[in-house]
Amino acid sequence: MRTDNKIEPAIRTRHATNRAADRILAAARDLFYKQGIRAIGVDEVVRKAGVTKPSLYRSFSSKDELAATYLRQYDHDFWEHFEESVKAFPGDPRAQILHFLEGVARRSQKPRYRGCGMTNAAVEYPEPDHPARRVSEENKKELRRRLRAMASAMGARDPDDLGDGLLLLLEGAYISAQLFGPDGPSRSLARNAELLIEASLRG
Amino acid sequence: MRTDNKIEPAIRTRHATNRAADRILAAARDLFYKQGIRAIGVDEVVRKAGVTKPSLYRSFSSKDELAATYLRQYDHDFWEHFEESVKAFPGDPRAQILHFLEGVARRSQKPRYRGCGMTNAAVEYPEPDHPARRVSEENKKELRRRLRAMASAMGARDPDDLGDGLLLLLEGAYISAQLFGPDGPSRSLARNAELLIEASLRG
DNA sequence: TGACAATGTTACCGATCGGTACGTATAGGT
DNA sequence: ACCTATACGTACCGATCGGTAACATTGTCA
Repeated sequence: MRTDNKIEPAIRTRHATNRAADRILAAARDLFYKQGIRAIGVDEVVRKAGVTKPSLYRSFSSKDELAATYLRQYDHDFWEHFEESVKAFPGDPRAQILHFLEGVARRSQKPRYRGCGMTNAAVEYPEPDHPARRVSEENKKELRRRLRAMASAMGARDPDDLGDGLLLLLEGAYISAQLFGPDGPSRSLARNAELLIEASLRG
Repeated sequence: MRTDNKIEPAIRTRHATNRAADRILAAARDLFYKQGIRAIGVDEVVRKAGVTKPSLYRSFSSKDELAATYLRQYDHDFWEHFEESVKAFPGDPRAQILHFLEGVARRSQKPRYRGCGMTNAAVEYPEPDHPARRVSEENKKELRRRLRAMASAMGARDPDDLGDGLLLLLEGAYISAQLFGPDGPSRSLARNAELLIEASLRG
């Protein structure tokens, strides 16, 4: 396997055995998300994956690249999830975003919830050129773009302000969930978003 | 800049006791805030402080305790700053919180801004019993209490929801500032808070 | 069966991690 | 001048960090 890693769901023509790389990525995903990237060493990743260190470095050029791959997968899953809410309410951006935020709020009630892996990674790696941070920043820029577009489609007086406001609430919910646990402010995410949307529409 | 004690025939009274500890704490404060606690080793702290490692461990029992002390100082400065906004508009909680949020938004425009040291530390240390996280959680709990109380004093329909909404916006601004830089969503923090407050008041 | 690629095994690297034993230098009080 | 207390520095600790070299083993397909 190459050291150039994309999110490539085992379409390997010959062998379907990406087993080692997949197990490593699955282990990294769990450990990195729950405990943080810096807190987890590569030894712990390979131990949990049931493989050895050379196997990791055959599939990933470095720990940083493994972290970036973990985030690329996170990005993929995030948008998949986001699109579900979009498709659930065609042509109704207000219902779309509210449905999505309700989902985040619901999930943030789970006891082991640790917020957004992207956001957390950006906090862990402030250096602008770190591969993990690059993925995270790209994801957030696209999210901002989408939210502003949805705010515009809702007919907001100032779409950029509303889109940014919704993003602030969302990011706040991600962080608050891991700070306060199940009974934190994230519970009222959708309610506050609804109020903010109402107050931002024309008329 | 070199602050060698040979060149400087300073008053090495027993105030020198605090000097090493103060220099260490000042160095730790700067490094921990800008680069993260896990990213900075104790060697780097003492090097920046111009002291040696044993000096650190004479004043702080461990790196974790140094981090907790850094956050306790952060907590003190935070509330000092918060109280300034409160005192600037006596009896007007709406103006108080808006003034505070405007200050956060203004500061978040500065290029090296890295959000809230408390929030960042909580992301870096998910373990509930870590000394740094304990300080952070306590600070956030008190902040939530204050915001809810202010929302109540404003006459909000549902004070807890509004207080939590303002907290979501604030935490979102902390995070967004370091994710997006000066032109990020944090710019619209006060505007969105104002809208949310308006929409949350009775009548 | 033979070729080949993926994976495992073992041992190792230099650097850095947080932390400390122990001797030295300097102060103030007498 | 001397004593004592204490701040400070030198040198070091074992553990762990991310990462690698060299070779053995396995499974799959031609």
